[in-house]
Amino acid sequence: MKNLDDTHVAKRNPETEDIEEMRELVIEAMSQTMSLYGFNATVGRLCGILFFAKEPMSLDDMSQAMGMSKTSVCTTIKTLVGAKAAKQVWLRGTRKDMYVAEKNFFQYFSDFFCNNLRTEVALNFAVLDKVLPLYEKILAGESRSPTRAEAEEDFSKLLEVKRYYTWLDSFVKQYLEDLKILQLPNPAESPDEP
Amino acid sequence: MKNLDDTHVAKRNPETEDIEEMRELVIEAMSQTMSLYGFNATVGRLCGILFFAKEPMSLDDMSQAMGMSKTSVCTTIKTLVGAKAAKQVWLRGTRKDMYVAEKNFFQYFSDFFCNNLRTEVALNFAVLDKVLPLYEKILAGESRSPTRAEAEEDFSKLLEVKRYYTWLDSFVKQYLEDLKILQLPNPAESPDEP
DNA sequence: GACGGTGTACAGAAAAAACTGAATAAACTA
DNA sequence: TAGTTTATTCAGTTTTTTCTGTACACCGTC
Repeated sequence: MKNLDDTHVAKRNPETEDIEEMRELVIEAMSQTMSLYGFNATVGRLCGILFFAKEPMSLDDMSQAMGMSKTSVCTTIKTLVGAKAAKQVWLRGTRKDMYVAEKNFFQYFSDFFCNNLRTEVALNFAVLDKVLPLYEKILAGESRSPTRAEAEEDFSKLLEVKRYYTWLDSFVKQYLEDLKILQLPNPAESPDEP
Repeated sequence: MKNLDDTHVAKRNPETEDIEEMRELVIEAMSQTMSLYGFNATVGRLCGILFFAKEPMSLDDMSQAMGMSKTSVCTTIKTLVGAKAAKQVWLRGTRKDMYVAEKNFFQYFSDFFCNNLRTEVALNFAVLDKVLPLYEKILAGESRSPTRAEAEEDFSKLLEVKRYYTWLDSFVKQYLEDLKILQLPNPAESPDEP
């Protein structure tokens, strides 16, 4: 691909090439890592490029570095910002949106991890809170029917699920909030969708 | 869709319909949950269907319940087994492969979680172990050049990454192994690819 | 060995996702 | 207000993923 700051490097030498290659390897690993969490290769690659960038990058910078259209980079960077792996910074002297990688990997990890788990807990509690009372209502009704037997079995399974998510909820709150307090300079807000 | 065991239920009543709907809701939530971890909706739905199934299901059972071809169900169930969300069981009296959901959600979670993090740690350590010595070599060379400045900056960034993964490694080992010991009836083996 | 039942490989169809250029909107400048 | 610069929307294209039916391999039974 292209040297990230070839504007500053007049002549190339073997070591410069080496650095290119090594960065490429690291970026590839980051990309693979992020794909474990459901991000596509493009998102991972942009994350890696931002990681090595010495200055905040504009959409045009990233577009050039990625060899992709500005449109794509725009959506990709939004994904990264959404995942808190990158953030927008304001620079005086330019009207462009500038972005930098989230350098604090501890923060990145705990944010990403926490957010996903919180989403998961919320999602499942919501449906359990909706469904369990209805099962209880059925079970409070006529005492013997095939439907009742169905309901009984579902109900006990779902109680087990609830037990799990109760545990997971406290796991997230306890362990990972501890972690945050330990690592974070700034308190993070949770971005929720309505 | 279709009642999971309508072969046993002669007549339908409102409550049976309710149970259908509630199961659908729970299955949908499970599906969404799994999509947070990069699985597609089909995988999640099959997981939900297996969760509510009273008996182990064959490929044909699942194919019918999902309204999908046997071929698709075959690959989907392999995904679930790979993620340890389902497992194959042997039943005497049939030659079919039978599958059940992994009911122990604690185990499912810790397995999935651990495996992903372990993969991540291994992946990144591998590339760091390859790349950091090369950077050191460059830094040991001629004392002043633009390339050297590049290398210095990369190197310190990568040391930070290494610090992170060292921490993550011990996090996984300590906290999650504790968790496993706490929850698991049977010791799990890690499935590694060569 | 032939046969019936079962799981999976494979090639192509269908669906979804990623990507693009052109058009539009928004935000600033003069 | 008109003009610039930048980000985003949108419709269409390319690429990737998912799904299907057919074919085949495997394994027991007759």
